[in-house]
Amino acid sequence: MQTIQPRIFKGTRDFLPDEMIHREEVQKIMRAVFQKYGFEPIETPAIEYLNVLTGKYGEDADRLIYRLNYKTGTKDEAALHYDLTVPFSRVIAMNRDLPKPFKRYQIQPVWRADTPQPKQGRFREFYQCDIDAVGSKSMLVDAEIICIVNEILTRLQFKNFLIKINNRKLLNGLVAYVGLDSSWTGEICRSIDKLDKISFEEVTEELRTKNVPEEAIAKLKTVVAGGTITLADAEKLMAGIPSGEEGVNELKDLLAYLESMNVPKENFVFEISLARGLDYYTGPIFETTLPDHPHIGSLTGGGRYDELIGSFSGIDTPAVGTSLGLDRILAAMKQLGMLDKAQTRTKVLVTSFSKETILDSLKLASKFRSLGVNTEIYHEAVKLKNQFSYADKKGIRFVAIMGEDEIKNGQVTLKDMSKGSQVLISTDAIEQWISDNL
RNA sequence: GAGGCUGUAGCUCAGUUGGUUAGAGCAUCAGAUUGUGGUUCUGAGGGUCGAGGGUUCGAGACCCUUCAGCCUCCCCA
Repeated sequence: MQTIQPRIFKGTRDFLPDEMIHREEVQKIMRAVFQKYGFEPIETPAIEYLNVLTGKYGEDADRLIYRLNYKTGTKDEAALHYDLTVPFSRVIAMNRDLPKPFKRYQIQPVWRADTPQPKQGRFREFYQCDIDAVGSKSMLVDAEIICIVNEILTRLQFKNFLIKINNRKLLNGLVAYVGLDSSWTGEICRSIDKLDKISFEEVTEELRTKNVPEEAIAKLKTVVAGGTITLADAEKLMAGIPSGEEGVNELKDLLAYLESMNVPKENFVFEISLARGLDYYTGPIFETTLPDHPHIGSLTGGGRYDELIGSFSGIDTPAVGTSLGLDRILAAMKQLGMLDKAQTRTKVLVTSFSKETILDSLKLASKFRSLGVNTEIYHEAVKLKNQFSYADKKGIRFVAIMGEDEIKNGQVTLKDMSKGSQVLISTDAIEQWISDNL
């Protein structure tokens, strides 16, 4: 038979149990917090019509959409979804009778035809965990989303994370302030977004290559070069610029709400240089990074997109949401040593000796399971050594030995693999043993 | 899209100016130990040296082409 070289598609990964157990744990915490705030689960197809996806993310991002070779060139051309926000917006536009406000969570893989960089947590297939709320322009919603991000990262035991907050309207105001028209917004934002990594001098070089006028660069420097300007500073600068004033007022509400919701002050900050790439954002934008580990990339990112749903339905429908990057979060937790070695959830392995004793082994396993203990039975009556070795490699803590001697006396031997000790108890005492040991 | 690095056993890698039958550790399997793992000891299996071509008496090594992977930048989760 011809063998095929086993290989895995670039930028994708297999998740083996030691990793999958942690992925499930993180998702479990996310779901619990989402539900605590009243978000409901939905799921959408991996495949969407291409024209549903294009034109929402911006030119660069559109090129990263995975197109399928299906009815190419027609309106039925198909693609894998690039994120969960745009498909969700389509769902809202198609289900207009949903009670508003509508709040949903959605945990699914997304695909991007990107150059993978695993070390930075960058893949072609990765999981996004999204929450979005539709139907309100109140900053209360934006604050709630950020509050949830804070709660999840805190429950996951992240110590030093920072949720950076800005507003697209304020960025528009900033471009007006430095004397440029709105067509410059994209270029200016992309450049100043890099200020957390490179110096203003380097940003200046970049702006010059983009032919940004020197007066505008000089004026920009007075605002962003010193690093952090406060929201109060921004308010003064934006006086008389409508878009900027609106952005500042929204952020004032938002930050006040966050404080009232007891989000620790050290966990979030206003940062005027935060831009974010996706085109559909219209109001507040936010993103979480680990200041101690800048190479990992953002753990979460989101914002308000009041016009995206309307682009499908024609009906003005405000919305705000965020995406938590499951793979980024796990990459960070791994690099920070926050994950223990877990290969199984099995607590007890029941041994097999022979065809004669196997029925008693089965009964014993059933008893453990009926008492809520995750239990495996070894399927082959091979040497005990091999069965112990299996328990050891998998990290199963207890081995229950049910041999001829034990059966004869109505007993079972229970060995604690972590200590090397074992006890011989009556099968009637199993329930007590479980409450003492598990 | 731009630049750099690396391809040798399942994994991580060594392999001298080009020279006999290409090695090690880990992992796997067997035995020491027929009812007891993780330690130790002994042994075994496992390779078209990424692929194709070239130079040479002789190529894992040198040259050309090509493919794949990794890293950095850009951008993002």
